[in-house]
Amino acid sequence: MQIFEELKARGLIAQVTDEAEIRELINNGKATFYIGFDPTADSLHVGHFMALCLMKRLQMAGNKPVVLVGGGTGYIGDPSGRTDMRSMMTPEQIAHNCDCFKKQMERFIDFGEGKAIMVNNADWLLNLNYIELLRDVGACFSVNNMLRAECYKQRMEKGLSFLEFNYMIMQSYDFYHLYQHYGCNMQFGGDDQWSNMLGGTELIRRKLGKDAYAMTITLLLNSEGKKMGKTASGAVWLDPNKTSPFEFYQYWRNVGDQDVLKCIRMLTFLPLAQIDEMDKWEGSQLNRAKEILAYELTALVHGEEEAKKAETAAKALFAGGGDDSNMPTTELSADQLTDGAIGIMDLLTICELVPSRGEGRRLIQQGGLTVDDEKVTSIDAKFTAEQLKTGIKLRKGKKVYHKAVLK
RNA sequence: GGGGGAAUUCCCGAGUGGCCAAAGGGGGCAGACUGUAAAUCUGUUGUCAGUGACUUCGGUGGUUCGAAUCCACCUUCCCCCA
Repeated sequence: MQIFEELKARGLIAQVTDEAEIRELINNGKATFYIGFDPTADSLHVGHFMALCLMKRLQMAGNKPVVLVGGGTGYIGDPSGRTDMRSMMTPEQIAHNCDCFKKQMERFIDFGEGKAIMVNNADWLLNLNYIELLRDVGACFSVNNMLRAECYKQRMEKGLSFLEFNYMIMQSYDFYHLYQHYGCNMQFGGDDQWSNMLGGTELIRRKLGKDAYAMTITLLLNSEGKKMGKTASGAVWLDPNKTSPFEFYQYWRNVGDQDVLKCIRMLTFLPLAQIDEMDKWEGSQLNRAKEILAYELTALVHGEEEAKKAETAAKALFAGGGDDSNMPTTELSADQLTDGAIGIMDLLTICELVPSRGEGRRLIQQGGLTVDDEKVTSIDAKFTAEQLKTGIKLRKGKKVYHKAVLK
């Protein structure tokens, strides 16, 4: 099976400009394609991860990836699919985020000689001259068409600033620039980028009379139609300092039944034959599939070793094994104790298991906290240095485990 | 440029002088049930030294014994006319 067919079978392809042409290009390794990443945070998240995986698959098939970091477009902010304006980032933030992105990407993509390149659109966008640009590029865009674009729909209700309206033009210019300077003939991106990407192919056709192609990746939605990779407290990050490997593992371990196979298909590199086999699983058997999903993804993002640790930790906790050495842990120092002991409320706050003391109080009153498998019934419960030395196991609700130990 | 409206807690959205830490819904957290799933039901959901105190209704001032609510100015957004 060739790469295009595989992507299709995995459900990764959402929209294409010219299916036959794109199949021909990528199956024969003749594509130089780019994916843009806007530096909106200091770490990549799951959505970026999908794009990176796609990049890797295509790279393995002999195509050449161009990673574009949006150091320039970050100054504007993409309004696609958003109901409010992005807060403007300072140049320092943007530069910092770009650096963080680069470091993380190097783990996934081989930037070795001639294999892949990384560019930053700040290098050409920041020096553009307004009047020149208007005459050169602005003439190629129809405002009527732009306003019809799906990505602005929501914002037409709530207000769209001229700044953000120009995002599409900048992204189109990127494609135009890369086509000319790097021979980049294809662009990939999330499905929400479709109109921006079409802007690029259109611009290339108008300015150069050449064909360029665009393809979007299916957004990873759960069965309720919501974007995956988000938790109540924010995105699931790839940076281990922002989302620990254990939390990362747990996120995937807990996806809904209906979503497991889709995730495995779209996100992992397991052979399709094996996935088709798993597709027949039902009921509690799916729990096994979730373990596989969680393990595979954690291994891809954090490495085999971390994945094994997370798996062992999870098994120890939920299946009742003895090994809890990989549980998330907080080390206490002696000066956090008063009279050789610490109150449960202080402990909860220090371990960051609750955001406020009020919530901790409630948690205990509602019977949602156990320490070493024993339910905590009083908010005045105390733990001595003796107990803490060997480490105590806190369990909040059913799934949140944490160990506290005195240094 | 002219006219009209809006901003409330994590989100949506009620509240138009004291009964307001602020209805209702969503989301979150916890309990029951389960398979670390979904659905359902129950409790809870500003902060803290918790029968009390403190901070919050876009911002800054003002009126008042008392302001989310009234007044002035500012900021941002929406709609209509040009």
